[in-house]
Amino acid sequence: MQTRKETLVDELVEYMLVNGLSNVSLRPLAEALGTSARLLIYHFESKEGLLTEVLERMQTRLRQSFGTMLERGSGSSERPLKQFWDWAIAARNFPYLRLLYELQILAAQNPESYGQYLQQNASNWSELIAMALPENERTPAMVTLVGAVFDGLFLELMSTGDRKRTTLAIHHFIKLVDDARETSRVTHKKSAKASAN
Amino acid sequence: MQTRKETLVDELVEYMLVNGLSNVSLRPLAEALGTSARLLIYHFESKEGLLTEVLERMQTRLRQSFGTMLERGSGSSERPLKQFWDWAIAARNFPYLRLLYELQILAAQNPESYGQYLQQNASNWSELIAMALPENERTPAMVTLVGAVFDGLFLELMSTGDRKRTTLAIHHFIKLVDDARETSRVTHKKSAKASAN
DNA sequence: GTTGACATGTAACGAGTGTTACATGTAACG
DNA sequence: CGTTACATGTAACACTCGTTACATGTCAAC
Repeated sequence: MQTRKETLVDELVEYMLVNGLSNVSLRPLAEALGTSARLLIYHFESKEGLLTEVLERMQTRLRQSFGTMLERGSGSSERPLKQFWDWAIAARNFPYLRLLYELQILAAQNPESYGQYLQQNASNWSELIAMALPENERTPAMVTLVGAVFDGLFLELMSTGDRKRTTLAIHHFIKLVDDARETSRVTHKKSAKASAN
Repeated sequence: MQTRKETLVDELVEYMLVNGLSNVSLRPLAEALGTSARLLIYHFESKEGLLTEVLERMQTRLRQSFGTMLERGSGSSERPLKQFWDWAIAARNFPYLRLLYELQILAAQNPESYGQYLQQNASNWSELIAMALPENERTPAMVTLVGAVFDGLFLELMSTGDRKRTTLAIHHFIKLVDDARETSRVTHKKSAKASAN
């Protein structure tokens, strides 16, 4: 059976997925849950403790969702990056990722307030990206680039809401990588570069 | 001669480039300038008016700096994207761009507070990107992708401070586009795709 | 020398913040 | 029934916020 605190965490997650985390304060939070600020402090010791537990819960859920995607998609012919993108923009996952991006930006400008909530997520991501790339393309430059494409397109999606255009752009990137691979393959066999001029 | 208000704006710009804008409040701000909150309200009417003028000044300066880069670089053989990146990460310009990125993220999660300070910058950027691309590549997907690469790498630079790796990544992207262009050119003449398998 | 515009400081107001002191309810166990 | 642990509410404290009321300084113009 779920303890009182756990149901509280669940409700808090719901609230923060909608309202973001840069503006939360205890009284509005408590009112939205139909209770009092006193209760939140009672269960979480402090606002900081509350944020820590809520963000941990969020990341746990996100990891679960990510895991099931990997299971289902492991036999798929879909490109890993495309598969990752579709997962990220799914209605179920999007709000979680949006909030973690907000956290990352806040921490970048304001480490003393938000840095403590950042875990090793960024490094996790580059590991995931690295594993998804063929070995001969697993260079720091390529891993960084793929991560940046994903981050940049996701932030664009956050700002504009334009799912269609951002998805087109990631398809375009995948095609660019394929085409470049092709040129590089040919170039390795014989120097085809000269024929360009 | 500079009016008192103008020198105040200059000092405020300096302060905010260092401290970001999500946490500014009048009293610490005033203390840093050696004056009082009263004075700031007197000259700017309200905190909102102050932010508006400070951000306008920042964007004016950034546009000037961008203009001189275009003049100097117009005869250069450098790729436009590379040129743009070098400009963006230059010590002189980086703090300005960092602050505008912070603004954009804050506005995305909190439009009612920060949306008013956002001008038509995003659309300006995609126009700039579009002009820098050869006409036959000026598709929405490509423009969005290039913008996302730039945004993603800049944010990565903001978070990690790793100039070397992010610059390598943008070089890699430029090379990818070149190689893909090559394949696409060949493919247009005769269907070389089949030989891939 | 007085007037008047601009500039500036001190202190307060009302609202919102996280947190705490104190009281009270509920419900299981002896 | 009484005790005890958990849960919850009300009200306050000390603080910060943007803003304002009121007073004062500076300095040029008439």
